[in-house]
Amino acid sequence: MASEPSERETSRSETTECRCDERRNWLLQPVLLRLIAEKPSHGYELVDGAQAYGLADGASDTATVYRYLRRLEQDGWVQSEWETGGNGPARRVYKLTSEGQELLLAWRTSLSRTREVLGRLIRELETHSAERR
Amino acid sequence: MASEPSERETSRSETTECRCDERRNWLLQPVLLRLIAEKPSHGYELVDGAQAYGLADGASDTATVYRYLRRLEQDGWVQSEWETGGNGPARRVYKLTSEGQELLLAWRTSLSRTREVLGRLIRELETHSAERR
DNA sequence: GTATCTATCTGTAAAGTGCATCTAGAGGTG
DNA sequence: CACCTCTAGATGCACTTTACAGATAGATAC
Repeated sequence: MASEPSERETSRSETTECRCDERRNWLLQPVLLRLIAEKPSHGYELVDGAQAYGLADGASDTATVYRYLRRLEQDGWVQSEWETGGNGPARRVYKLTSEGQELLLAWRTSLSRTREVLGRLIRELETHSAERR
Repeated sequence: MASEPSERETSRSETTECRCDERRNWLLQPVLLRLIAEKPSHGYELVDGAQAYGLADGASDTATVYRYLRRLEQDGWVQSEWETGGNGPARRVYKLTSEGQELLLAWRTSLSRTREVLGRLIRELETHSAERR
């Protein structure tokens, strides 16, 4: 259907926003793993930890964090235990498994590669706008 | 329902893979914008360009690139024209709009912030595994 | 004509995710 | 006790994103 150069209406949906800062969730998994690696923690605590990285932002979204944690456990990267002793309701405390340790190492490599690509892109954007000056 | 520490079966789904390298699509929008900013291009060409950044990887996925382009146009960041003259089938050539220029600037800022967070995380992962040694 | 390459697009099912909402224990206050 | 607030974890649902497969079609070579 690469034919008949038909003009579809370019229905410019008026006020389009940037959205550059959304979709940082790809960082959530390694961030959670690293936080748990540092110290076994429960979800509520990890939400705070993630927010320190600019993730799980705003008043929400705790839900995503909890879902990620369940998933991490399903996949065997972390393991949880109910901690009933403390004050407040029971909390599910997660700790890293040995597989999780390895995953974190893999993430380290992958994140480094991402950083390189990202660095390249940023450099190019900078030189580009410098040329325009 | 934070009660009754009930043990759900941790149905370890056997062979769980890393998946660290998936989900780099968040980079696709700025990469496409930057490629188009450098030189007005058509989709097929942009797939190659994106692959140079490790995106749109493998034999697939052209589909995602094309859909991103349609979306970019809908939102007014780029504009396309059919180029029928060349050899081969007609191609839709995209060029940046002035709004797109601005978006790219916003991306520059956002990506820098992302790089900082990423850098911090990587540093922490390195010192962490150094401690373990 | 038919095979191949270039180029764009669609259909679909699955996965991911934001938002609202629910359950529930513990502690404080009148 | 009744009531409120805080902590903690989870679900339901609508909506978006996305990978995979394949459809469409012009151009060119054999």
